[in-house]
Amino acid sequence: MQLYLEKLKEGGLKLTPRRQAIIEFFVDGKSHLTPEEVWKKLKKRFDRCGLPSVYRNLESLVKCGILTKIQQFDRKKHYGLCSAVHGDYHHHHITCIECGKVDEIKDCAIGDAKKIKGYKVVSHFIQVNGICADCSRG
Amino acid sequence: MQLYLEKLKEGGLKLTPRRQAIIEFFVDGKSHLTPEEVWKKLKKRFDRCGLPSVYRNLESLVKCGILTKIQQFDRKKHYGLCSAVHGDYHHHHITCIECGKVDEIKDCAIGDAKKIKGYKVVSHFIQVNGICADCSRG
DNA sequence: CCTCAAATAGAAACTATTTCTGTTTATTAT
DNA sequence: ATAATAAACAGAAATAGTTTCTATTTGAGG
Repeated sequence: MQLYLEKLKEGGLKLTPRRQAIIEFFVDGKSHLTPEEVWKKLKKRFDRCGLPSVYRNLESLVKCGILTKIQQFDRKKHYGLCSAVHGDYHHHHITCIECGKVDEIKDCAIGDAKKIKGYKVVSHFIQVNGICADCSRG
Repeated sequence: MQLYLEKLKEGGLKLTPRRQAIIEFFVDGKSHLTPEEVWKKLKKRFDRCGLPSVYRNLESLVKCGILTKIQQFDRKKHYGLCSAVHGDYHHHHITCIECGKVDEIKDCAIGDAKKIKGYKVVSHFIQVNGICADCSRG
């Protein structure tokens, strides 16, 4: 947790109670959350809190490297704790479709390929969906 | 073109003028399009045409294997002609961020991996964005 | 403690998508 | 050909997720 708060400061972001709470949700839950889910949790702790702040905060936390965006096939945004917070290495994510847990995948076929099929590769995105060991047992 | 019309029939879908037109847009343009872009093109040919039909048709065309969804990082849906229309083999897509052209990638690191990191792999998605040879030259 | 930029709430706007209802149209079987 | 019928359709309206705006509050540095 302390690590994340330092990351916040490094990114020039203030340490507000709401931001701390949001980070805690991700640290404790070890899962990915949508802005609305974050908002619901936040409302339990704070009498007054607005959804727009949640959106802004999630984006800020992505920018300073604490969270990562997870692309799903619905219209909602998804965010997860970036487990690569200790170093900025290349990785992707595997998400449990049952419980929402997010893990990282270090092996990447695209890696630092500069060219594929004549294309100059600019960016790439890999998302794996599965069922984690815990949920499989259940 | 004929190939696609057969695919439509195979999928149990009617051969309507609007569907033919939509397929043509993709075949001729060789690029990915959003529902709204398709709608704009459609309106030039048909006096009356509704956006909801466009959405429905694009989804139908995905289901019968003519189009494929392309995940971008905006809120819009993107569709592209599935170049694997001749066979239903496993592949992903590379998209030119300049002109929107879509090519397929046959090599896939995830492939038919059953397990990754203890997760039972259910599905995966790879999207590569780049600049194609034509656009690089320009 | 004072200042001030950053963060915030709440309302309202916006945008992409979906749902609904009644009408039209392409296919299939006569 | 033509009638029957299930699918496709238009257009209006609703919805959902996100963003913008404005005025107020708050945290961090002096």
